[in-house]
Amino acid sequence: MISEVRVMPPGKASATARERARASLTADIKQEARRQLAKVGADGLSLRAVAREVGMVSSALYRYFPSKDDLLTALIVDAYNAVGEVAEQAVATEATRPREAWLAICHAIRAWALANPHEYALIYGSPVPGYRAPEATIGPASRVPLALISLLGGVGSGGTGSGEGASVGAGSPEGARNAPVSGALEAQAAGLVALLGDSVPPDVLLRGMLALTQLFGMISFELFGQFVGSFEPADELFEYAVRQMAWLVGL
Amino acid sequence: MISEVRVMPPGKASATARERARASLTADIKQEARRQLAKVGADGLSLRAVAREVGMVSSALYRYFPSKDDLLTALIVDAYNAVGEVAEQAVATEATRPREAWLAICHAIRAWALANPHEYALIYGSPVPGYRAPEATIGPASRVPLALISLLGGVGSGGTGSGEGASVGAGSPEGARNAPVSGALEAQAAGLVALLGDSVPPDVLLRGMLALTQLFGMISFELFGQFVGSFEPADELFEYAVRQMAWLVGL
DNA sequence: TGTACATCAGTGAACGCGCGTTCACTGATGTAC
DNA sequence: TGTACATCAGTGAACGCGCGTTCACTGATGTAC
Repeated sequence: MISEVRVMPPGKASATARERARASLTADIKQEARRQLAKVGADGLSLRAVAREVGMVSSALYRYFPSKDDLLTALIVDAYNAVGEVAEQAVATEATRPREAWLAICHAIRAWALANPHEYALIYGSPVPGYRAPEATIGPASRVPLALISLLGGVGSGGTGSGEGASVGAGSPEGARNAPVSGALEAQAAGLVALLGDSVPPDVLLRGMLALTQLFGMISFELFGQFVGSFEPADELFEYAVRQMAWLVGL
Repeated sequence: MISEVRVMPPGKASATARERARASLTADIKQEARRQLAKVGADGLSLRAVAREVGMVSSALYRYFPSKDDLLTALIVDAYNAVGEVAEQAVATEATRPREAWLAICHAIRAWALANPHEYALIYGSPVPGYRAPEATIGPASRVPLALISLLGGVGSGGTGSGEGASVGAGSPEGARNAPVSGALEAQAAGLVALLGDSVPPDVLLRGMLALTQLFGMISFELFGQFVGSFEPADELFEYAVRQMAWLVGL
């Protein structure tokens, strides 16, 4: 049952038996909750059932999570961190080649989604009604977008496609392949760019958002059954989309 | 309370009072169910609460829908038909100008989604766990994709962008802006094209799918809260994306 | 046009169920001196 | 090293609740002759 070993906080000498037991039971509870998530979905999740499966009485769960919503929040944070880590690792393994990093990040995220469909649905599907995500989720939630943006640092402004078979270089400022950017959008993008430490130009950021929404649109369609009867399996379509996006984004 | 007047089937002389009452109550039930959907989401939907609100005893609902799943199915079918109709109308109003039709369809679908977020979530969000969509939904579900494909009829194969500021015409078969299409994908696409009566070339269909998933990816991100703190409001980003896609698709 | 019978809509009680959360409690683990 | 007290984990019973579905029933609407 025990699946996640507690890592000692570096400052402290050693954890008490109580602390170790608590950490491992907390992990057990979350793991069981994830298992149930996969069976009955986010709002079918039942504290009593989790407690039952974990081998304790339902009221005991309240020593670990003050309410059902808190357990849900923990699962959401974990899920964001899980995809986030997968994405960051994909970027790290191809640190010097942005185009390969982009392909890697896409496939890594898709693979994670296919392996953990209910966790994916939990964070990228319809929000659980009546549940409002607390602040604590926004950090973990931004790991994927940040990983993506990190690989756009070297992309030039104004043009598209330098990869595979591209015949026209980074181009004209009001380039043929760039949709017009309204003043308001420019301002939004500029504000975000400033927040990000000016690591990418605004128009690159915009195309990055396009790629991001395309990526998740594709994965959601596949996972949520919109391709049934058409592009199923979706592996090849995904590969195609990812490459098309790589080009659009300027990789 | 009564909101939907029964339309006579053209063949029959007249409906009995019973038939009229049944039709209008069925509509009332669905409407109330939709209202609840908006409040508590798809799986919080309760037959008893619907019955209560509609002014009947819970068991009476079973004269109209044999089970909760059947009511859900009816709502799903209605939702698909609602977006489908919106999409078809958008295309119809711009029948002769494919590019404008594309812009219209995108804005129409987004407007519908923003106006009916829970119905959108019902059909494009995470599937309701334990619920398996029956055959009856696939017809209505394909109205949007078909509407989209219908406006790609005039798009040439092989190239991109002829709209707004495009400087390079439909181009080279292994064109610069086309990601490679694998054999398997080509076959999938060709199969679908045949099903569709050869109204579009396979590569146009593929780029259409890209546009479709991009469109819904964008709307889902907006509706499901992924833009909180970045591109909110998302109107301008959406406009930008839609234009970028128009170009990519060759409009 | 009127009557006898069949169909259907809606009632109300009941079935068996699981849920989230609270509370007073016992017993084990940790801490201070 | 040993004892006294404080902290925490887990128990079990109870609270009040709403759910989907079935069933035998009454009364209204429709149909055939």
